[in-house]
Formats: sequence, C-alpha cells, structure tokens
Amino acid sequence: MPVTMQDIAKDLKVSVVTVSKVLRNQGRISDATRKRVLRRAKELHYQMNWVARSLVTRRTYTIGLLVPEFAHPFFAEIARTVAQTVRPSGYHVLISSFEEDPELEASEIESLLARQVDGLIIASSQQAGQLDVFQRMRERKTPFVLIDRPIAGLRACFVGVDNHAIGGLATEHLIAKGCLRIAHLRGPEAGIGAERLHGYQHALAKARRYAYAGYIVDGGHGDSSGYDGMRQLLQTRPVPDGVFCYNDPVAIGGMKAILQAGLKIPQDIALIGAGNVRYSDVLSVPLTTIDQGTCRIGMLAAELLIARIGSKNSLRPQKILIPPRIVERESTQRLG
Amino acid sequence: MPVTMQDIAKDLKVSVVTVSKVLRNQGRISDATRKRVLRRAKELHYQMNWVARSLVTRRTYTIGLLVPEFAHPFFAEIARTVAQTVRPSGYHVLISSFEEDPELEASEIESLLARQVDGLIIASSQQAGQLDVFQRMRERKTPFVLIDRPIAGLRACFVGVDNHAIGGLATEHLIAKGCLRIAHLRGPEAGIGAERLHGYQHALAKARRYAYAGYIVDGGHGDSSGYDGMRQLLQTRPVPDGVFCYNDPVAIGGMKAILQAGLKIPQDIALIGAGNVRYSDVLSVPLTTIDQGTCRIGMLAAELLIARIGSKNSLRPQKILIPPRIVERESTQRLG
DNA sequence: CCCATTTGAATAATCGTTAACCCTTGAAAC
DNA sequence: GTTTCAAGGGTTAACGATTATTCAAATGGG
Repeated sequence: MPVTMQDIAKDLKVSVVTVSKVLRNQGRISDATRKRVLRRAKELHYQMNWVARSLVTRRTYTIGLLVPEFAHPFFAEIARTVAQTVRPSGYHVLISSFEEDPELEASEIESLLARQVDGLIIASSQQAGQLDVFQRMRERKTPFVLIDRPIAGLRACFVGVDNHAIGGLATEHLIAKGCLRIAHLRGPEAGIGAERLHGYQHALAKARRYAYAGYIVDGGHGDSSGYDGMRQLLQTRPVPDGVFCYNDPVAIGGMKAILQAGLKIPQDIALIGAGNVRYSDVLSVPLTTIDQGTCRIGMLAAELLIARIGSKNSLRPQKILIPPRIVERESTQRLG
Repeated sequence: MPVTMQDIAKDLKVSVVTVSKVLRNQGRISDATRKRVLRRAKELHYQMNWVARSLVTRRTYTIGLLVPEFAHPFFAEIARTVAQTVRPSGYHVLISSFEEDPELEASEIESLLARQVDGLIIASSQQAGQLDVFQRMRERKTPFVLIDRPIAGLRACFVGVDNHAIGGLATEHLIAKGCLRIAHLRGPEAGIGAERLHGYQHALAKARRYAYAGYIVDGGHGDSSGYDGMRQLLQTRPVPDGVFCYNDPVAIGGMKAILQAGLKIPQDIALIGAGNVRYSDVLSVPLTTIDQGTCRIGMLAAELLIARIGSKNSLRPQKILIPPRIVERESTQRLG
C-alpha cells in the first residue's frame, strides 16, 4: 500500500493529472497548488511508481549489463564504472552474468529485453553464427553496446581495447628484455584471445624470432586454468624464458606454477599479463602487465549507450578502440 | 514496437485474455487454441512485457542489491552469488553502490523502492540514528535483508559473519605463533570494525597481554589506507611483531608498507587479514586470513529474502551468524 | 425433451501514470 | 459589448498486461 498520486489528489481535492504535472514540473500550475501538492507529497513520503510511469512513457531508465562473470575483477570494475556513469542521468543497472554460456547469454538478453531495459551493455561470448538475438534487439530498436569482445560480422557499437596491440606490446617488451624463447598462454580460440595471439605472432615474426608451436598453450580464462597451462609449458624443452599470458588471472595462476617448480621470476622466466587488474602490484612478484583502460571502457560504453538511448534516429555504429599501455613491474625486470 | 499480446490476439481472432491465459498456463483453454497461440507467439518472438505485468501483479521479480562499493572483491563475490541464487526463481538483480556515503545510500534505497523491487539486500553504512529509510520499507512491507554489517537497534533480517569471533581467532592465532607485540589496523569505528577490534582486545585480555593503545591504528577500508596505516604503525616503538588487519585489502596495503620498509614477513612482522579474498594466496607473501564464508552469505541472504517475498504474513526477523574459519598461509608461519 | 452443469472464451474493471484535449474564468483588445 | 487569449486546471483515453465476472455453447442426466 504505497502512497499514490491518487492519495495526494484526494487529500487536496484536485485531479491526479494536476499532481502528476506538479511532480514533473510540466504544464501550467499556479504557485499555490504547486506548493500544496509538493508539501503533501513530502508529508506522505510519496515515491513515484516507476513501473506505472514506464508503462506509459516507454522508458524504464534502466539499462542491462551482461557479463561472463562477476568474480572477474575486470568485469567488477566495469560494473562499477558503468553504474557510476549512468547514475547522474537517473539510470539504474540490471546486472546479469552468464558464466561463459552462450545459450544462457541469449536467454538473459531476452529476459532483460522483456523487462524493457532502455539499452544493454554486453561482453558477449556469442559466436559469429548465432546472431539472431542481436537481430531481435535491432528490431525492437533497443540500443546496445558491446564491450571487451567484438563480434565478427555484426555491425554494432563497440568499446574495447586493441587486442592485437596488446599481444604486440607484451611480446616486444619480452624481446626487449632479452627473452629468447617466448611462449604464450593463450585464451579462447576465438575473438579477443585470437587477436592477442596474432599480436604475439606478429611481433615474433617482425623480430625474426622462431615461433615454436609448442610454446603456444591453452591458459583458459582464470587462475586455475592458467596454473595448469603453465605446468604443461614447463614440461616443454627447451623451457621458455619469457611468457606472455592471455590475462592477469591466467598470469597469476602461471606465477604460482613457476614458483612451485622452484624457478625464479624474472631470472628464469619473465612473465607478463594483460588487464592491470587490482592487486596485481602486490603479488609474489609484482606483475608486469598491459593496462587496457578498464575504467575508460566502462565509462565510454555507458556514455555511448546513453547517447543512443537519447537520440531518436538510429546513428550508425561507433567503434572505440582504446590503445593499451604497458605497466612495468618486477616480473620482467631483467637485464636487456 | 515490440510484439504484444494484442498482436497475437488479433491475428488469431481471440481475446487478449485468452492469450494471457495460455501464456500463463492458467484457466480453461482448449488444446487447439492453446497450440495456435503458442505457435503464433513463437513465430512473432513474443516476449512478455514485464512492466505491464508488474503493474497489475505488484511483483517485479526484481530485487535490489545495495553495497558500499563494487570494486571490493568481497562485494563482487556477494553480487555474483546473489544473482546466481535468485535466477532459478526468475528474479533479476538491480545493483547500486553508494561509496560509503549514507545519504547516497538512503536515496538509492528510495530509488530502488520507487522501481518497485520485490525486496532488498543491503550492506548498509547507516548509523543507528538514521533509520527512517528502514521504517519506510517496513511501511511498504518490502522485505529486506542486511548483510555483512548489522545495524544496532534495528529489528531486521541479517546474514553475516561473527566479527567478534574474527578478531578473537586472528589474535589468538598470532599469540599462538609467538607474537608478543600485537597491533591492529582497525576499520571503521562503528559496527563491524568495532566488533573485530573488541574481539582483538578480548583475546589479548584473555591471554593477559598488555594492550598498548598506540598499537591500534586506523587502517581505513582499502589497500591505500592500509598502506598509510601500516606506515604509521612502523613508526611506533617498539615496532609490533604481529599485525591483525581489519580486512584483506587493508592487509595487502600493509604488506606493501612492511616490505618497502625492508622488513620481512613473517620473520619480523606476522600479518593476518580477514575476508579470504580471491588471489590473497598469490600475494608477495601468501596471506593468512580469516574466511568469512562470502559465498554462503550471499546465498543465504538471497534465499532468506526470496522466502520473505513469498510469504504473505511478516515473519519475525531472522539473524544468521556464520562462524569464521582461519586459513593459514605464509604470512604467519613462524616458530611458535 | 428440458433443465443443470461443464467447458471455453469474451467482457469489464483495474494497476498508477502520462499524453492529448477540452473547459472555465478573467482581463485586455477592439 | 463582443472577441481573444492565456492561465489554471479538469477529462478521457491510453500503456500492456491480469483478475473477476459473465456469457454462450456443448454435454449430460432424468
């Protein structure tokens, strides 16, 4: 039994519309009535029923944020900046994670659309084939912005880091530090993982280094798979002296494996990650990493989305690529 | 222009109500019509308009989650488990953070209520004085569950860890490890921080250790304030040989300060945190910490809330206190 | 063969707000 | 004195569903 405009209207013997107008500061209302309404509203602690308003205005002032997983510090940071960025415009954030499961992702998108979100920010794991969900959004004219992971063959807004450049930057850094046998704990085969891999390969080729296939090992997404990947890598002969890891969690797992094997970082193996995740500077060995401007991604994606929601005519997709930046720490500090 | 029930109804020349009934599996509908409706709905990719449904059913199947900050891994983990726990029941999560600002917190609560959330989970930073917001929720009969930080003088559901026990456990552990001068980088003066402090003091008293006032220093909430606090502590003479930190981020900041000062952990100073945050086992020195059952808190809070939402009659507040558990790592491994 | 019951679906009312018009009243303009 | 116009506010109809009620046809029993 929350207070409604009706309650205020009855008390004051005016119509509901008058109350509505006052509360929205719209239409012509005398100062006297305005004040009476405002006073009564405050007295009763009146709160807009956004469900009712949304039904008629077709705006919920809610956006959906869909990420693979929350525990990942990268996405937690994204969630934070997105929420902070949209708050001043009165938007709230409906979050959802899909645990890297494309089907769950699709059904969550539908779910958020059913809840009439004004727009969506998605770090998708959809393959290029399964794009009907996005088609659905386009039909509904619900704007959306992809982050972190672009989708091949989809004309859509995107905000993310230049992953090819990350691979290049990391590998060149290892080369500069004098590493001769540079391995890569790679991420997923598709999309962002592939780009980082290519950046790595490209840099090796440019430096005329031999790229040994056995030096490219699956590191998965997180620390436990990174640990496993590194253990496998340590079996390889000759053992690499530099490893570029798909991301920081993988590097953290890798670090654990290296230290457990009794090897030293960076003397025996130099290690570089990607993401510049919080706390990566207080690890066993502070981790050199590639900063991907996490906060900027969240902020830009949110701003872009809000702009799209505001404009009636559909603008053409905008892609923002953030240049990565190296953050040097101890895990690669050895004599060039 | 999303598809509505009307569209389906018109196409099939039946009434909207019939469509509604089919889609909800309610009322008496012949098999023939049922199939026609379902087929057409699928063809048109019909999706419920939850805003409209919510207006009449007074249920949004949305809960609000309000935390001090997202970047904090503890709350990120909570958000994850809450979302996962409520998903099977069809609920979604509207998140919001208030950066430890009680006023922002209050206004966000109002905001979420205006959006008609079915219930709220709050890690509040309200002082015992300012409880009108909670009063408002009670009037509206919107169930809510407090997590992590109980509020004195408020009869409400609560799920959290036994903070007094955390202080005791940590301090006793340091004593057992042979520390003689045990300091505490304390958190906020009120609530949870105070309880951990009391646990610390109680344990010292029980062991008949002298509690030197200069050994209790403000460590704030996060790593940067923990760093500052530890620097201050290192000026104290005699320098402590064991430090119990309010939480893991503070301990991480503290660790940085100790190592920078050229001291060794645990030989010179043993360090213990609280929270058992992800990655705390791969720090410069793997951190001994007190596990507070983060996942269980999130899960139990969510389950409790859903149960409240389900039941018509208001049950009496239920408080769940999770017993903490020590996780021993290197940062305290020295000869007893 | 008629009345009672069941089945299947339509009609009306509602949820709390907003959008689009319409209706007074009084004062200024002609 | 009639017209014009603006100020201040009211009426009515959505928005897209659900709930409660009503109604028509089919079925069944005696």
